Amino acid sequence: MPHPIDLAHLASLIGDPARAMMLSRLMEGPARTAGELSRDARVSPQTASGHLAKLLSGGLLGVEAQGRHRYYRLAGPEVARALEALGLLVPLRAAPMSTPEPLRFARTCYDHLAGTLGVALAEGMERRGLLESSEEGFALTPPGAEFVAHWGVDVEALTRGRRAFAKRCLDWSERRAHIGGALGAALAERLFAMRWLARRTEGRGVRLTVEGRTGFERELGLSWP
Amino acid sequence: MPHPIDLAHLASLIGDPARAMMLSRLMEGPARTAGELSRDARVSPQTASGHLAKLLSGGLLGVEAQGRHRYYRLAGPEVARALEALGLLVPLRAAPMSTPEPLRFARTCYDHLAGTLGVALAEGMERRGLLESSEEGFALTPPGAEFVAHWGVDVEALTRGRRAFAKRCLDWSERRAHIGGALGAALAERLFAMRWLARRTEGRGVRLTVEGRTGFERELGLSWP
DNA sequence: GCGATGTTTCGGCCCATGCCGAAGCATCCC
DNA sequence: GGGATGCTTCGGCATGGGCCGAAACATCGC
Repeated sequence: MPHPIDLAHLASLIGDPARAMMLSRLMEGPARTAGELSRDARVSPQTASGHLAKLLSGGLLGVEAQGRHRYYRLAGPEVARALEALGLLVPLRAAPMSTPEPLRFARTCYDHLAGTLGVALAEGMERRGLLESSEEGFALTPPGAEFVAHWGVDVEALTRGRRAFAKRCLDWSERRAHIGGALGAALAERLFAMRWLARRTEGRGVRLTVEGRTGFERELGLSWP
Repeated sequence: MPHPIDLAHLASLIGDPARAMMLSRLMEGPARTAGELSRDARVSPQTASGHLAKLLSGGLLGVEAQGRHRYYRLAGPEVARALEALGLLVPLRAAPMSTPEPLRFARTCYDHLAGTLGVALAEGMERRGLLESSEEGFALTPPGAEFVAHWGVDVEALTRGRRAFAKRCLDWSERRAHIGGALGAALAERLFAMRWLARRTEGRGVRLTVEGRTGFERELGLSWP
């Protein structure tokens, strides 16, 4: 058994309203900047910075500097599991913290696609040699560029932009990467335009249309029950 | 997702050294009195009482009054799971909090037998009509008294003592009851004396000997892989 | 009944910690 | 370079909450 003082220290990190709020937001998946988290928790940036430093040194968060932003994320799946187990204890006046099923299948993550579907898209393209994965992110192969072009994505324009081309965005519910960055946003935009996907009336949920189902099956060999 | 304020409140209950210590002790399984927990946590009885009231109203503990003692226990398996998940996060300088496998099979609980083996003994005796279970505890049937006597237990002496005859002791790893109280202690004492069981070199672990294995099989029809 | 033991309630002290204003770096964009 | 933006560090304030002494209440054993 862990020494109880460590357990207490760990739990006390979670046991502050502002920090709990930050952790809850980070449970959603994508990393968030210090400023966003400060607004999430309704505290000043200084205060948030202090909280984040505590969570970081306590091993609950990881951080990555990107320009003048610092992106914080949960340190790992055990952290999410522990938070979830804890969440199950709170009186059931709200839905449990685990990812709700519809969101789990497909949802937007900022402006790109996440969930089972988002991961399947990335992995399907990789399997067909359309996409390559590296440390920094994804890259389109020449056939890949052609492929997305016929979906209506202007690849050349994306590379001109200032935004990262295609980040590997860790998918929380799937624990695998989906396509973020400029390419991810463009793909999502096209898939909505082609009516392969439709936004659910509220929230971040995304629905796969009949056209989408047959399209993914035909062009990438992807299918779902 | 639960409202983060609830998550924070819950975690802050665990996030105090004294309370974390109490919870850790209660993770071991048997309920403990307020006084024991106060000593466990190295705080005064008043302070402990305050902590226990908080844990109780937070739904982490349950309590049962028995004479002038109040026995506290974890409120349920979800609580144990959450604590365990949290325990997994603390740096691994100690063994994880989950019940280690050897302890899970057989261990002493104070002076009597717990774990899979302890529960199997209780249920095996019940199935054969040797033991009866009621609200207050277990009772031996006449054949049961005869049975334990031939193991060398002086039943009559046990009833003279002041100690409860045979408490139902909730087994944490099994979530079912094993035999505590005077009878539980006497049974364990005899089983060690008969060399059916042997103590592991350190800790509360108990090993089933070859004689024990054949003995339990022969006399109670109990067997394990 | 009476004393001993176990537990809780009350009251007050005091420290740990969350909070923000001000200031200091770092980075970006023009 | 200069200004704007994002983030952190520092310092001081205030309050929440843990702690214990004292005392009340309950139960046990005589």
